[in-house]
Amino acid sequence: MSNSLSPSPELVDPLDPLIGYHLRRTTVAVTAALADLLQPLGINVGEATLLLFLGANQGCTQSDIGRALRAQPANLVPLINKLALLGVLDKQPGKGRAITLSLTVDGERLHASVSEAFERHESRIGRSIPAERRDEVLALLRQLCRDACHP
Amino acid sequence: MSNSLSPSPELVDPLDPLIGYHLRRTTVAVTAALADLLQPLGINVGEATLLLFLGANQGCTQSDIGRALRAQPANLVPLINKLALLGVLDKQPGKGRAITLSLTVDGERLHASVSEAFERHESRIGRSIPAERRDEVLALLRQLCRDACHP
DNA sequence: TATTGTTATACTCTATAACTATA
DNA sequence: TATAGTTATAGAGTATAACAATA
Repeated sequence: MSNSLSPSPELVDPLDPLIGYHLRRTTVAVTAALADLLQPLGINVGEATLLLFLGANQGCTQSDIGRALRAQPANLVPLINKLALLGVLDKQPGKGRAITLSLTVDGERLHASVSEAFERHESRIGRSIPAERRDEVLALLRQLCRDACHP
Repeated sequence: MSNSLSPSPELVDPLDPLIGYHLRRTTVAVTAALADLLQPLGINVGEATLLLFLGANQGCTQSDIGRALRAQPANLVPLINKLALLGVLDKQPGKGRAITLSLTVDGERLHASVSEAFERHESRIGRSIPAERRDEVLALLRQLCRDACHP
């Protein structure tokens, strides 16, 4: 098993055998690649994630999103405002203080482009993961996430 | 394959089948768990990572670290200053403008505690990953990271 | 001039506390 | 009073540009 340090052979990398370390490193690289794909669409990864969720859950509320995506409601505010400013998101009063969110026609269009970008991104990821391993990897990540949340 | 949404069954999560999404989510959870383990030691994940690397590469320079850990030299400055302020890191002039970094006696002590924390963390991760899959997962993450860097 | 290190800055993500509005 | 949403703020991670110091 080769160490991933290439340019300075005299250096040792004690982090290299650690799963947690490679999880962080890989996530940074993979997320940056997704950001590059989204850049022409004018939105970042967080906004795109929100848009995808919204497209599948028209009329949901901000707290629905917070629960599903495990995001702090406070952190969703700037994302929602950005999407509203772009004219892709529509707000309607719901019960109580709730506001229901849905996509405008422009929103549906952007949603389609974002979906396509995510699909391209996932298929690029798929090139590094044997197809028959994909579900196993997915299950493993979910398991790891659950366990890390309750240590 | 069950969706990881539990509380609101009427909601759909279109992100759930995506590897990239679970990579991000899991990394956040796993890194937060490591931060909790390090908190009693008074350092964060970045500082601890630097300390581990330093312990294995006494006398290396800041640019060595930047290359090995793929960190921007500018971002290492506050970490190095923090460790120097704690009295765990020693700076000596090197060739050119370079400064060689090494651990003090206190640094070696902290290094031992940090190593132990990382080991506990990795073994907790190991509980979610079958032992016979560990190397495969590691290889997969490295591959994914490499491919994401050159899309 | 090339390398190394530093400063300043900015953007993103995450988190918490404190506040407002509505049933 | 409980729920939903907002504001302000703080900290960590990442990135770039501009600058200083040294061989």
